[in-house]
Amino acid sequence: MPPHRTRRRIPEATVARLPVYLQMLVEQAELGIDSISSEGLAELAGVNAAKVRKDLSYLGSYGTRGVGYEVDYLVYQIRRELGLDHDWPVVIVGAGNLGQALAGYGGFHERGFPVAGIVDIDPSKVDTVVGGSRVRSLDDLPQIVASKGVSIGVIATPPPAAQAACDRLVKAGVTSILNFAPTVLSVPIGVAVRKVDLAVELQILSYHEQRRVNALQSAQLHGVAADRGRGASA
Amino acid sequence: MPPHRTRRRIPEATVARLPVYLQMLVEQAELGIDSISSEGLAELAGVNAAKVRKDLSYLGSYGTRGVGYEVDYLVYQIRRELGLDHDWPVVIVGAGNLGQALAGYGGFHERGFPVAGIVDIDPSKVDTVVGGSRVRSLDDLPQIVASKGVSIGVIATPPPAAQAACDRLVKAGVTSILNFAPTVLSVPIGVAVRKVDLAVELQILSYHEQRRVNALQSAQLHGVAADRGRGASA
DNA sequence: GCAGCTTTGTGAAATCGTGCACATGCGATC
DNA sequence: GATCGCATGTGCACGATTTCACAAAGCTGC
Repeated sequence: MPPHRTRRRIPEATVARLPVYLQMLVEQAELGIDSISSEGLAELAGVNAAKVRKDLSYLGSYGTRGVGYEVDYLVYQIRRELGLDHDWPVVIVGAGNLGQALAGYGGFHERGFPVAGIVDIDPSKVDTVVGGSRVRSLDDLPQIVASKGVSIGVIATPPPAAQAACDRLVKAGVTSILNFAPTVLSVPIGVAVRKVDLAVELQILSYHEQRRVNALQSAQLHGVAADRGRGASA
Repeated sequence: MPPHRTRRRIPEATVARLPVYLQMLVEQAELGIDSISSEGLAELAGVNAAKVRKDLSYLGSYGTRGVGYEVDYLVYQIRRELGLDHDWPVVIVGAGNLGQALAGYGGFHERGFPVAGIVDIDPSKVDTVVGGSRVRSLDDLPQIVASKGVSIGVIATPPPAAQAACDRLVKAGVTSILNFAPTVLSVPIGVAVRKVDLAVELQILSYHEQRRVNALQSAQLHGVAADRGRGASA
């Protein structure tokens, strides 16, 4: 019997932090640091040391008591757990402003997510070149997905086209979707969706700004000298 | 005594959902719908009806039992609570790939976050025009912030420059920051930070893909016919 | 090999978020 | 103006996540 590859189920909150730890660890490795404590990593990642330890404990016991964690080994383990020991080609749907920027953003390829293709429904955009990729027709989606083994799709279309783009991605065989359109997508169960909505982020910040303004006014009304705002973080 | 503007403190999780409700409500209003039930809104927003009701109850009792919520009034109340009853000009730091796309993204202005300016440290980028704004020098930041009343800054620089950009934004008087660089920023308390990291989002999807692969292999090994993946959503 | 120091890994407690279930209140109907 | 039906608002239980606190374990120096 092979050692079970899938350990305990890792909490979603932990999964969301692992990439941040990974980033910090890679940076440390580049600086020549080869060992780090949970406290050191916590400081870098902007979280609590106990949280770092609990998070890492889901991967297994990869630390050394009294010493800390070996940076390289931890990088290897987190990469493996996140499935980053190989590339995941992505296909981008929508070659507008955002799609072009994403295609041209070197960070994708660099972090193991090469752009396998970018497609658009607009014939006037097809065959133009953005970020080193030639834009192809939306109809080529199944062929791109199949030939390049794509399992992750990125939706960068205008909102009204997002659900259709999603449906075509799913039909083509994509099982994970990163959605930049401010739309709630409906997908079959088994398909993972994550949404990045710039307007939502700004509106959340707006809420905090508004609270700040209200607090200030309130303080002035009641003759209080100063207020302590709360720092919020992602 | 004026009616207290700041009601109970709204949980962060709720604040993050209010913009989504708002989006859906505005769409309904445009369709001429003037009343909606918690269940209807829940369906549109992709969440549970009880959650909608609890979320909205933090704003006050704005529904009518036996009927539902008046769309226009709810839009007004959510806008007010989020501080969206007026514009919040933003300044973008970094006129690279992403910064240009953001400046050109009409959605910002449309949703109440006009781009008050875009700055870059690179003299060769200064005075070029992107998305209708002329790129200005990083040194002009304080002047832009002060003259336009900017309180929200967007960081779209390469990672090594992000902390410096952040420091300059804070010094210029910005109190909320949206960070696109894969970096943990340190800010004085009272400054709100939100991070959008494309690589992190992809890595989270990668984790789910990896699990899917593992589950499949495991199922084959054990002679199981099929597996039911779990749909994940943002 | 033992003592002391340091840091991990983890039960247990506290906190936060979610979802159920139902009393409450409102509008409609007769 | 009394009754009925329906959807809100909320108390409560449950589950997830965070944090604390400490026992277990390794390294160093003697």
